[in-house]
Amino acid sequence: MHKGELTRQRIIAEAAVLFNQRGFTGCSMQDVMEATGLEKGGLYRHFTCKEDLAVEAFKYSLDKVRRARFGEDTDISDAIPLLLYKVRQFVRVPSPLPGGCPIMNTAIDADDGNPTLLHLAHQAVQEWKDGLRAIVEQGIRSGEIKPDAQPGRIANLIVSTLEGALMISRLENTRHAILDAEETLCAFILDLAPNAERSPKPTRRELGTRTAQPAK
Amino acid sequence: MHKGELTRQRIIAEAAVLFNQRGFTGCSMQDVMEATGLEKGGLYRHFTCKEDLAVEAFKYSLDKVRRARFGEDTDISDAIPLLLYKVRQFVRVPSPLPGGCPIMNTAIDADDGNPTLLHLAHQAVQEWKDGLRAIVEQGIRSGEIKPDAQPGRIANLIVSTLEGALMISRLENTRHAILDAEETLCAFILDLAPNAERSPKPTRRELGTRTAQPAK
Amino acid sequence: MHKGELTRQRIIAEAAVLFNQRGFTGCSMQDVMEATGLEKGGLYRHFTCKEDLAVEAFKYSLDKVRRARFGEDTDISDAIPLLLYKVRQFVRVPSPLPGGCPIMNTAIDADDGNPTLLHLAHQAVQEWKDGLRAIVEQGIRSGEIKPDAQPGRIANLIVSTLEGALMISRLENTRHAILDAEETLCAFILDLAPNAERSPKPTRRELGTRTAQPAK
Amino acid sequence: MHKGELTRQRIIAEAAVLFNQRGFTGCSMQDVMEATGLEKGGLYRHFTCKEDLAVEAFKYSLDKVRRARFGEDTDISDAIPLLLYKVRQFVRVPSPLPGGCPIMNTAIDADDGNPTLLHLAHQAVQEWKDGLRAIVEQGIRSGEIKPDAQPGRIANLIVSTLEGALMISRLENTRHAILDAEETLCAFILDLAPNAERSPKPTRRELGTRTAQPAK
DNA sequence: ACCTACGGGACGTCCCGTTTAT
DNA sequence: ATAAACGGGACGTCCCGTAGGT
Repeated sequence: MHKGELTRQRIIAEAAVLFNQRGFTGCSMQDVMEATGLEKGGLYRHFTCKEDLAVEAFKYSLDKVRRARFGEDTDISDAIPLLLYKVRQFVRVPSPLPGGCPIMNTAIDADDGNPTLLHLAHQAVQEWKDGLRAIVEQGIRSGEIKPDAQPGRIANLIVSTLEGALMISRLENTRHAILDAEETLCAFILDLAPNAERSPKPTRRELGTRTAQPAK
Repeated sequence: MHKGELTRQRIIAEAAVLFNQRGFTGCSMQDVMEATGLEKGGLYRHFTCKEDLAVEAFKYSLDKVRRARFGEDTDISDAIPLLLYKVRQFVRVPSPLPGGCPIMNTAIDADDGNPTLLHLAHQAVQEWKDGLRAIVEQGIRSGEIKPDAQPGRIANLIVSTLEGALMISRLENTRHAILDAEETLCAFILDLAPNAERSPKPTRRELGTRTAQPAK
Repeated sequence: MHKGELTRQRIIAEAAVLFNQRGFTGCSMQDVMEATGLEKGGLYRHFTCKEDLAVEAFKYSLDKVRRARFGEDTDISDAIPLLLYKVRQFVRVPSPLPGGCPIMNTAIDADDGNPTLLHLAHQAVQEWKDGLRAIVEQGIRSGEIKPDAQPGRIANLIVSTLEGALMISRLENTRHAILDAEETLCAFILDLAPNAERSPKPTRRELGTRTAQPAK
Repeated sequence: MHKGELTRQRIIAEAAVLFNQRGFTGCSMQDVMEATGLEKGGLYRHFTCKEDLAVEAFKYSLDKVRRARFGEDTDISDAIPLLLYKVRQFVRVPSPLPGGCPIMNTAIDADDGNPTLLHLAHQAVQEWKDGLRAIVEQGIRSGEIKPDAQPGRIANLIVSTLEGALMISRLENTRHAILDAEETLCAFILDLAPNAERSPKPTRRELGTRTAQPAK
């Protein structure tokens, strides 16, 4: 890999953090210059404009988040354990880059005025949900999950709850909200089994997470 | 109320929309000028600086959202119906100001660099959650809700899920996510009753949503 | 005088030094920014472009040099004493701004590619010479100076010798050249009197300058 | 001389002109490229950096000027005729490279920020003056020049006056200043003879200038 | 010796938040 | 309340000196 490409990647990595923390308008090329130690000429050789850099940086962030939090590093194949794994992984692994979840940040930051970024965020959510939905569908087909479960709705719920809880957690600067979300989502997922009794009190062992953490 | 105060209120109302849509950095005083038809001098007569205006605008937005969506306009006193009412109200009533939920917007927009706004957003979430928790606690005391329910956790879940679903809904430009969240949350709330059977298949009528969508 | 004009003058004063030291191409707007403590916006509000600033700065420098070194602060009216005074004043007073004589600097710096500045330098030399020539002409009319003296040539000689000596002095970082020039020019001027004997050995008193300063 | 060395010399010769006309900062490697028809890589094969090229170019310019204008191509041995010859030669021969006297140009251009070039210019002036002083000293020893003449001062005067006049001449785009300087310097030199009468009215023939302008 | 890639950095435009004068 | 003035600073273009690869 030649020198220019290395520089380009370095810029993207630095910019990803800054854009994630400060948003597109809130982060200036000057900030990127300072973070990378490059001058203007050094940046604009690799990116045609600020938005171009922001797009690359967002893609990089997405990739990093996906790899770190989306639980794609498992060979679990049964639907319910896989769903549980995915939720727990998302909760357990902290954001791999400072500034919180780039999908949510970008969804809100770019909501007005940056269609390109907005579209990428949308796409990322879509793919995330598609993955979850596919698991549910496969679970239904294999009989692991009761047939009247609604895959799309389940995917929506998981993603919504996790993202919402993440936001609240960041705002409160505690992990309560995200852990509460985990617990509820896991119970919900266990309930998807056809023979599931009333959801009551799954043992800690079943959930496999955290010691008792009563809400504040 | 004298003329100056009226003008001030008008500025705040206009600014609230703009700041909610574009964020603090993304919205300029020039934008506010154009929206209000005032000149810059006219604005600075009423607000010492941009942040001052943003704070007032955010307070205004909060107030509006609270009144419209937080279901405070009811005399329901039983815990579970009240919780259901609050969730449904939040879902049913659209954001009273363009740009989505100002709490979430501000929480993310101000996350880096604007402590004052961030604190206000935090406070708003806190109060929202406090209200929900109080209802649960009262329900436990009155026996409506089973004694092992965790009020804080329930509040966290409701707020997280609603906000998260709102974000997804905005991003996708459909109401699916928010409606799915409603349905799940309502089922969850019904499950809080001490005698609740397994949450199974509540009829549409019971949940009173999606198909049945009674106006406010 | 309002604020903007004060700032403008401050910029000019700072820039005059920098341009005189480093030349037009050798001094960047960034340098001026640092010297003045202003940002780009602050500079370009007052000057349409770099050349505009350079022109104003040069005019300022000229004015300063003229006032300080051109001996215009005297009421001597007799031609020969006046010429002597002018030469001595130029030699005695150091450059009022760092970087040497702005006329010479600009004449050479702007020689290629900056006609505006070049023209100003030319003009300055012209006026300087005109002043000297007028004194000689008046001296001839009044009989102080012998009738066959050539005013234009005398002006040329004085200016050339002083500027050349200044350059040599700067280069050598001693005052020898400029003092030698003074001595010779003063002798030359005394020789202009109709009754002047052979120029030899004007007493120190006559010259009124420096103690013996043999060349290196 | 092999091909590479020829190219190197060609680059130096072209660069000498450009640097002399535009100064170090005012002349870019691109300019040199265009003048030589070489590409950048071709230049950097021969010179480690721009300054290196500028130094070589200046040395080349100096050499050329010395040979052309410093009157070293004579076997005159008597002091006064030799001095006269040197002055006249300097005046008569135009600058062998466009852009004026490289010594003066460099002295002023490099005055801030390029010590190497500045030192070379200084050295060149020193050698020039040393040569003149040696002639005067020899003249004193041989009795051609009156014993109280000050060799250093005379050298200073000649160099200063010639360089200053050259600058004025360039600025005015006429030869007046330099011819006036010649005339005065020649008179001054004739006056150095022990038996010199008052310098009066040397005939044109004696000075051999302006009207009579023999080609080189 | 060519040519392209690389990073530095100057220039100037534009718009922003704020102040001042009216 | 208007309107102009003020200074800050982001953005992007262009070109420069230099380094490598061919």
